[in-house]
Amino acid sequence: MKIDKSTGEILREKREEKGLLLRQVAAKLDIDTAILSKIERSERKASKEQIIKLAKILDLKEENLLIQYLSEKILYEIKDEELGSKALKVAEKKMKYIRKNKSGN
Amino acid sequence: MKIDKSTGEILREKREEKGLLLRQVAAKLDIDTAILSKIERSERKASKEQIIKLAKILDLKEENLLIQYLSEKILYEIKDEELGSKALKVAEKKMKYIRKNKSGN
DNA sequence: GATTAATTTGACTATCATTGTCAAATGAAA
DNA sequence: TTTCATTTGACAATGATAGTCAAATTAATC
Repeated sequence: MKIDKSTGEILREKREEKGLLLRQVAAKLDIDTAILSKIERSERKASKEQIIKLAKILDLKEENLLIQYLSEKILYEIKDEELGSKALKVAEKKMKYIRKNKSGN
Repeated sequence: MKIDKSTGEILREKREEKGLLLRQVAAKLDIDTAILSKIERSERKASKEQIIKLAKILDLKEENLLIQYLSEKILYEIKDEELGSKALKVAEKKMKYIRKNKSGN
């Protein structure tokens, strides 16, 4: 898992590697070119559905791309927060706790 | 840090401990009683500003309450996600990576 | 157990963020 | 210099969030 690249960078690299135009990929996603351009430059976030479609279109491993995407969403929540990394650690503990007593509450 | 309690539970416990009514605390927060009730039962999320005010009103350590609150926000993002805990781990790595090369990009 | 006070619920509204379109501007390639 | 691809920014549509209010429910008190 590349942790030094943004989702957008991954998408752009792979698209160019395959010689596809924004226009072509955007058409498959059924959105305007402008949005895909923004997604690739991290100016907008993709939706989960778009990520899944993009994995297919660009031959990227869906699971990896989703993890990448989710981790970015998480970081977005705490990006301006002093206490961000402490919160992350607590979130992990809570996660484990919830898993252990998996009753959904 | 209590990882087994929701923010709402913490708030309710402390409020009752102090013998305060929803009405009284809500007034200080300048919101309707109904919302505070919902916050305490985790039916709505508080805002960061409300959390800070609540820490003051209820004599809770602001930092702890904020960490608690942020971690809940993080978990909310991935609550229905299969890949949630993997995403969390990647988020932590990214976080460290960003910190190491702190240039803000 | 009737009355009163506190909390909860749900319908509704206002506000704000997100997701998109479109057209014009910019950049790159031919 | 013309053409095609990408970027930018203004705008509109949509959806999520945060709130009010009044009625319903629950808890406490007389």
